[in-house]
Amino acid sequence: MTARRTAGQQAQQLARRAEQLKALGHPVRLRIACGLLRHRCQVGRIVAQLGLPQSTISQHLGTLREAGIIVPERRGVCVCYRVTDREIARLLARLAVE
Amino acid sequence: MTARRTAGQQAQQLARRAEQLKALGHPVRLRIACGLLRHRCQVGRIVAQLGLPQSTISQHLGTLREAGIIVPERRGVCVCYRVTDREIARLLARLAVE
DNA sequence: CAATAATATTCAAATATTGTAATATTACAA
DNA sequence: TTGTAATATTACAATATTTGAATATTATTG
Repeated sequence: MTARRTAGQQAQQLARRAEQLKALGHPVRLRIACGLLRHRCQVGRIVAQLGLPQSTISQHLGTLREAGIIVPERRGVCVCYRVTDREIARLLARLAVE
Repeated sequence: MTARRTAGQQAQQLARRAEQLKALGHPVRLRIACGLLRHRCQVGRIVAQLGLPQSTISQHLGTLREAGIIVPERRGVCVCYRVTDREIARLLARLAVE
C-alpha cells in the first residue's frame, strides 16, 4: 500500500545487506559461497575440499545460512547446501572470484 | 605472460575481495559507500549527515580506503572521498540499498 | 609565525569474531 | 533398539573490531 519505504524499513534493509556482505567478507566463507554458486554440494565434500576441521566449516556454513545466502537441503544423512539469494548470486558471479 | 593465474594469485585475489566485502559489511560503512556512489562528498558533510562522532566516521573512511573502495582527494583544508573500485560500484548500485 | 578549521590518529574499554576440540543430534541400516 | 556416518552445537581461549574522547596533523588565513 505504501509507495515509499519508511526510513526504518530502509535502515533494516541496509542492515540486512550489510549482514550478508559481512558474511561473505571472510576468505573461507567467500570460497564456500563461490564454490556453491554453480553446483550445490554436501558438507562432507566441502570439508574435504577445503581441508579444514568439520566444525569450522559447519560454523561458516551456519553464518552464511543465517545471512540468508545459502540454504540446506537434507538428502538422507547428508546435507546439501546451495545459494539461495539471487541478488547475492549475481554479485558473486560478477566478482568472478574463481 | 602467464595465461592462467597461479593458485597463490587466486587466493590473494579472493582474500582481497573478501576484505572489500568485509569493509562493506558494516551498516555505517555500507551507508557511507552507498552515499558516495553518486556524488563525491567531503568528510564534514558525511559527519553531519550521519550524526556520528568525527573520529568514528574517519575510522570507517579509513577502513573503506584501505580496502581500496574509496579514495580521498584534498581540496584545500577539506578532503573529498569518492568510490574508486568500479566493480564494487556496480555491486553497490545493484544491491540498490536505499 | 600564530590561530583556526578540517581531518586523521591514538588509546583504552567494551564487544564480537575465529578456530577447534569435545559433545550432541539426526537419519538410516542391521 | 544399537551402531554408525554425517552434520550441528557448545565451550572457550585467542584475537580482532568497534567506539568515542583526547590528541595530532595539515592547510589556510591573518
